[in-house]
Amino acid sequence: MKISFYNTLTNTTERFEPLNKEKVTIYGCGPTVYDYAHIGNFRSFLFNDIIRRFLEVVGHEVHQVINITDVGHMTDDHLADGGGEDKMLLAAKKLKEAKKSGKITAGAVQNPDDPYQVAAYYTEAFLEDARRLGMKIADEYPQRVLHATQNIQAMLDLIQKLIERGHAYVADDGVVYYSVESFSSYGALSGNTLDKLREGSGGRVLAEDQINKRHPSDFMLWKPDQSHIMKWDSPWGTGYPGWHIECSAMAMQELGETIDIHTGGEDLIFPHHECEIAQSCGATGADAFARYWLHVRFLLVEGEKMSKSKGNFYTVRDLVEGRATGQPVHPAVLRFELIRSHYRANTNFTAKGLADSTGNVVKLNRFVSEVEEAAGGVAEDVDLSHPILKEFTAALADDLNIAGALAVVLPWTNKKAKKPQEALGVCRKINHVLNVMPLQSSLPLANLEEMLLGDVPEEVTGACSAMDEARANKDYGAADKIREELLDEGWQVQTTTEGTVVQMRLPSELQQVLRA
RNA sequence: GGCGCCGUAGCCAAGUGGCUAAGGCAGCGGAUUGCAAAUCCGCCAUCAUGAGUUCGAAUCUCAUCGGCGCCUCCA
Repeated sequence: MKISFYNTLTNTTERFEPLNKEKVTIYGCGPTVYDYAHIGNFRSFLFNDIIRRFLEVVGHEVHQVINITDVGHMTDDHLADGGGEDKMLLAAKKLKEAKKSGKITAGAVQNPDDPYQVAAYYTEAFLEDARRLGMKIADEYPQRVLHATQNIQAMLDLIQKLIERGHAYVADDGVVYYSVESFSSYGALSGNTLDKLREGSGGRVLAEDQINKRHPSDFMLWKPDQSHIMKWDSPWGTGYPGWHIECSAMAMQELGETIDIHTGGEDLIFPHHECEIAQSCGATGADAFARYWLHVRFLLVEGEKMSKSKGNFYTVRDLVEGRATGQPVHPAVLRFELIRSHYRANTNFTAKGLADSTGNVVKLNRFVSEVEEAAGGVAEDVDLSHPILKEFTAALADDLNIAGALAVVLPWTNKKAKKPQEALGVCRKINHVLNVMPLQSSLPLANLEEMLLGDVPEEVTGACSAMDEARANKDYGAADKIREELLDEGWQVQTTTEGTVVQMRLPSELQQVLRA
């Protein structure tokens, strides 16, 4: 199968050929654990999950690794003096407040002053959200999900190598910097070559921050700092590692000097990934660190960039637990909403989109359960030559064209399957990638339809009976009045031969959008 | 100022030189229904603008307008 990806390194869509056909290596930049990850973060993480699942379905074995940044970097780490506040201290402060106000359970973090406990708390939260959304890697933890703080030695070794090879130096202030001038292809990924950086810095690089560096773009590898809340011994003094070094160190340690695919949000192209390349290739002398660099564009919320000040900063738990829209959003719906559009286009997270996704996910799940029943639960073993799977995988093989892939699946599920056992086999394969029909998770999840229905209050079942009675008496005026009332409350009402039933109830925010 | 991405129907979103421009939501018409809902059948775009290349372009080139990202912590 011909697979192609848009490679940021070359700005072209390239044919994908793994280095080793037996095992494709993927590294994804994971979360920082100073706070809950938001749905924009998860769009990026889910993208990594989809690539992996797709490659598996077309027959590759995949070795996927992500990192967890739990080193307490400074808010202004980019400055030479590593100024600003320690992110881990900020997180601790916030956790204490949350504990006081009862937002988190008191036992969750015993001592918020212990940075490792803070990190552990948010790591657990991340993993829980990831499992809810059906991310495979979360179930492999602690394998393949690497903590920066547990791999300091690998970073020290890498820094040592960089110094030996003349790519790094110890400055007058004792900080170890990477010398960008020592790496001739610096800027190849982002286009920010050194000459352009110098011209285009727009006066934002302050001279006093640069005083100890040989070049303004030199970045920190190790900072000796006794006062830092998390610190480790090193040949360059007790301190902490720079932001970029962990990914280079852990990716190479786990996956080898050159990996196949590296993913992350578009904002990581520069400086993070540019620096990773400089560090990794500088240390190994290899031509490439990652052969394919794939970057996900940002998620907007109702057309705006997500930010805490705008109040449109959503976490998975806010949505799933109903705090964002007034009623719980099923994880399968959220997963679908976050994966349904192309990774290289801005996607707009909206209430309307959630409603659309709800409809689609319900539809897919109904289809699968009908097929399952008709097939007696027996799935035929189908291969990718099946017309639906052929088109489905062909769309995904074309730079992960998920919208195109869905356009194959959705119309197919409109018709009753002629050969249920074969269809079930097809569904299983499709679901290996989509994982929404149903969503398979190691966490217990609410049944989608039951959740949409919620607990039907007695008034509502009573109203249904009253409506049946009115209809039996041909008092249609009264029956219609009851129906109107139920519809107003957001219930979808259906009259069947067995009587009136309510079918589902969308979150109130979605109802408003749909009525508008 | 530099480096990139993008602009397809009311909304979301495929299509990357050539049959009648996918699919979903909404809408409309029909079947069905006491009326609805659900379901089923059918309908619904000349592709931001302008110029060019070509036998032929939404697809390539240039320009213009508009949106977005990065260049500073950020998925």
